[in-house]
Amino acid sequence: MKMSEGVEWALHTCVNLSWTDPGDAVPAARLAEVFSLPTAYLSKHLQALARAGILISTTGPRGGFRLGRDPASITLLDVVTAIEGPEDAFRCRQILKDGPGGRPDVDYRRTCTISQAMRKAELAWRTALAEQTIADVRRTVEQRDPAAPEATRERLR
Amino acid sequence: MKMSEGVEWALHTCVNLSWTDPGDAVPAARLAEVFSLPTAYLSKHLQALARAGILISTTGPRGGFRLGRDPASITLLDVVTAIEGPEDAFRCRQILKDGPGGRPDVDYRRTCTISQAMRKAELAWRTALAEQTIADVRRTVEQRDPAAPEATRERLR
DNA sequence: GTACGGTTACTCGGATACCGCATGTCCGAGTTGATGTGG
DNA sequence: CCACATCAACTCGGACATGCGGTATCCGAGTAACCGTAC
Repeated sequence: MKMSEGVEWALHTCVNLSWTDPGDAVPAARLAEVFSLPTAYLSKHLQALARAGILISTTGPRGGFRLGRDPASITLLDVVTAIEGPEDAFRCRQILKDGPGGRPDVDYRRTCTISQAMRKAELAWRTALAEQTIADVRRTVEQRDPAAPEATRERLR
Repeated sequence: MKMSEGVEWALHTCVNLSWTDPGDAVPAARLAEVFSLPTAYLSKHLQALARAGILISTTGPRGGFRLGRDPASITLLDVVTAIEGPEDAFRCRQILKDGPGGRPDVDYRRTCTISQAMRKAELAWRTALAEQTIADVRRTVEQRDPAAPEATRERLR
């Protein structure tokens, strides 16, 4: 079970974008340059964020990506879901259907005790992610390194 | 991000084994037969559980797998870790090292704010898994279907 | 000086290869139980 | 009847194929800014 590393890229990029002027967009190439990431591949993930409404994309000169809404309204869960998709990590294959006394008409994704237990854990994970926003992360980073905002702001100009 | 379906197989198999006599072992072929699973592949996962001490394997006639310890001492986290490995789903690649002001000697897996936020969420997930044991699952199943223990017990004889 | 049309350069977006890991399968090493024989 | 050596069948364990999703890349469609020209 491994999360796409695009999630890490997306989160860092969102924080970086939160430091720029909300008005103007930053091209994917510039955003990738900050961390020496492959431009095209980062672009792919940014497109996913745009589809989710987290970013807004603009084409043409002076185009690029900018935040789609206030950083305080963007949770880490939003970003993770945009990149990884909405499905749970644990996917009940309903093997009880092939077991003794298994009924074909029952949705074991709901009724299976093990499935419920796993979903309970994933819910805790999602809740913890939903409780943290891009604004929270940004605030923590600024407290630790007050120079960071202006530094990356300059880097993205 | 997708969890191996071996986890589902392993959990169901552990619950099934908790219903058999602690003394005698059940071959992988018999365990696979219950849910019509591919024997060899299930066997591979059971080996992982044995390496983790969750199961004990015995070769030769009358051999097979049996629980390595009391079901109340086997948490869902134990099983998941045995199958999926100990690594976190989110793996910090420390891209901050290549960013502005990145220091090669700093371990950003510890210090990076985003990495910490993600680990916080995974900790919530692991905690939720560790709070549930095979015995808990078994108890719930028995309450819903009192015939289940004897049925599978007969199936594994 | 201003408005407008054409051009140019720049950006995203989706279609296209590549690769590593999960999935799936197989045969050999080791062990236990059964069996047959001799005392 | 009992002890023991031999045999045979059964089981796990790791080594060997296969397929799919994440990784990485490229080129085309569309757009906005710029520039030159005409009024």
